[in-house]
Amino acid sequence: MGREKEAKGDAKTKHKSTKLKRLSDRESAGAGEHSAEKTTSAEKTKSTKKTANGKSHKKVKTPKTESVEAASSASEPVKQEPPDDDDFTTKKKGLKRKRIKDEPVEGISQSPASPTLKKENKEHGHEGGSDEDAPKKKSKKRTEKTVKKEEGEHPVAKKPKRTKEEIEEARQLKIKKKEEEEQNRWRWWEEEKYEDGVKWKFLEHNGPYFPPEYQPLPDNVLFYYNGKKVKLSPTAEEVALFFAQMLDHEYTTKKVFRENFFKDWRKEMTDEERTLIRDLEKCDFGEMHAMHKAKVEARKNTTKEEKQALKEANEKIVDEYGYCLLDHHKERIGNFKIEPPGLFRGRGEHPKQGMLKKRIQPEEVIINCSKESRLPVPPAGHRWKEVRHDNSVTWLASWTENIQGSIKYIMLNANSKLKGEKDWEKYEVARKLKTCVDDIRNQYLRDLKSKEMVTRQRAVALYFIDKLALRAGNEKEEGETADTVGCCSLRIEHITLHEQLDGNECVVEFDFLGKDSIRYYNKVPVIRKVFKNLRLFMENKQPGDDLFDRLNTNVLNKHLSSLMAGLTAKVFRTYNASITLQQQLKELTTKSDNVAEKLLSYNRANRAVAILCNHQRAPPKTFEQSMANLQAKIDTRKEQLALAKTELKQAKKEAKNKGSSDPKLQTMVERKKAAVKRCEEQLLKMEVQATDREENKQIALGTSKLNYLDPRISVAWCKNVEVPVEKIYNKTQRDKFAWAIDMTEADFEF
DNA sequence: GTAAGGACTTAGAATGAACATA
DNA sequence: TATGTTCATTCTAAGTCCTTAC
Repeated sequence: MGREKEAKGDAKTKHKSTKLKRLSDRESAGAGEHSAEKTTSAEKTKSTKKTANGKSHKKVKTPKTESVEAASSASEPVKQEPPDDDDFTTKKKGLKRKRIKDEPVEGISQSPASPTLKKENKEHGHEGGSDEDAPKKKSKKRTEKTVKKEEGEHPVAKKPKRTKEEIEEARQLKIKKKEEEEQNRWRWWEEEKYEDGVKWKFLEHNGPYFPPEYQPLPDNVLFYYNGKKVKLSPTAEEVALFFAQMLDHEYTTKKVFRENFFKDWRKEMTDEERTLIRDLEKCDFGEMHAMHKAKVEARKNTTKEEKQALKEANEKIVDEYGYCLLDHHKERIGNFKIEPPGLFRGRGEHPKQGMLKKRIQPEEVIINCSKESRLPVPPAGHRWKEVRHDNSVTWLASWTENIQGSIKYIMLNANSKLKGEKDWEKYEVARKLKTCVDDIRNQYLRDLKSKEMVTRQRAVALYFIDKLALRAGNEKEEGETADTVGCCSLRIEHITLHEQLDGNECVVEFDFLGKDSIRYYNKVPVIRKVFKNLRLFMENKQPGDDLFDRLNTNVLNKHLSSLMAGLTAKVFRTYNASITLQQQLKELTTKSDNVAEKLLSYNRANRAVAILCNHQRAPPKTFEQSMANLQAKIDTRKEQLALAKTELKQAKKEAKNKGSSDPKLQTMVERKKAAVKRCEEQLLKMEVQATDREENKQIALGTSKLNYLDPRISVAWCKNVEVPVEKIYNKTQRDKFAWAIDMTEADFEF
């Protein structure tokens, strides 16, 4: 990235000790007059970044809303105000990356698993209900939809219409299935918790699923170097294919990606290949790319039978590897597949993008299960790296990946006990914060005047974390990952101070790349004490220097845990997200609204949180078109409504003229009234949908819904305003939040 | 006290399936 | 039936925070 090349210096050293020592001599001094100069320099650096870092062809995340801070009062620093959605949606533009499909999974080369797991599952009665596997779920879903269709909306052509009895029967079956599912669910939340540190007492599984071995290309698909045919060795060919498959993707145009790929590819070549292939520019992957595209196309055009066969093969894999037995309950595994080899796709300007992510062998995999369980069998001719029996952790298998050297885990699905319990605990900690948040806020406001620099920095950082829901911001190793920051790792170049801006005083302008290289841009009026402190922290520093040079997440979290057990920086995000949802729902919902309007309110409340947490998404590619289509439908419906109204008027007139005794005319009036009403309802529904979609254009609601919003708030809201919970949570979400759906009453308060 | 390692959560993109419309 | 659109699921990178080793 261009920015850090300019700004990088010793000042940007990441390690804590250095960071703390480095600026020890800067402690003194009040707000200096250099700050204006510094700001200018920071600004300059920033603008260089914007043009030079290549963001224009990446995930371009344009300015985020200013609504959150604009609405909040500088004198009430910690109050979360409702954001102005319209403001947000009109401000952002974005380009979505082109996507490319990965190599199709062909064939299954797995050792047959022992039947013990399945047998045990049956014995424990968990093969049905909530334990159905994904494909089964899908087929069930389709049945529901078909039933719905057949219940009278649009009969499918040529299909014989079912009788009322059959429809009723299907409905009963559906209800029965749902009840069964409910009965079979493991209600772990009603059981006693294990002692601290114990995650399970019995764990059995079949090990991870390995991706199929590489199948060499047919002889008619060739690679050319410098215009000449070259038959690559299988290993070199496999890596070349990874690149060829990505040719439509923007990644392959990036210098870093190309260089990393080429370097790693050459390592996989034979001596002879390495001598010959020296320049990526001279490589022609055209035929390999074409073959890949043809495969994708062919997959799209598979017949029903082929699709069915593929589905069944997949189901078999899920049945065998997708579940485990945890304390004798069948639980779904979240990611039971070993990650296949490929080229590393780091986000943002990742220095390691394009590197070869190697194929994982069983010899690299550690298995974790019960001593007394049936051990998973490694694929034929292989063995595990290690089998251990550690019930203080939740993972089933792990391996070390070669890009960052970090450990990857096979873990349970979000609907499992282990994940659910932790989730519940997380929200309980956030609720506990509610009871002491006022004291904590008062304390950090007092700390803004502390004599100690570290305390002041901590206070300002906390102010940001609390008010803006910033992430903690751990230190990162330079050159290992994309240059992104959070609160504690903010640098001078990331903020600009404005005495006056847009009619506000003491405005801080933030502009930095956060997690996943998503841009955070915000202009926030702050209280004067914070503003003055920031000016102090920025004195005599370069754009690449740390803003909080005395602070890191460790120091911050230690302080927080002394204020409340279990309190860390992250808890503020959960707390503020959940409390915002609760407040917004209260504010926005009217009991007399219809369901569509209530759902719009829910989505708006959800959106307020997503904006607060800066959860952005690239606008859907087809957004404009689909909005235009919806508008056209609205216009048509409006015309229909006008017509229906005229007809009603006419009918009323006729009924009046001929006297109200004519029952036929009265029926006609009633019918026309109903038609008008129906039209109006449909129109309203569409208009609500259009508003919702427009407001949602660039905001991802899913992340906050899944990770930050206490589900009990939503469930209680559903109960209070009589909205079926199915309207806000799909099947997967209902499974994940089963504990909350089951235990929450309408009077729940976060 | 600090760096490194480990375990876990959070995140958006990619992919696939279902559904709607022409 | 083909094609476009939406929604759900999968994938795995990138965070947080705690523990361990020195």
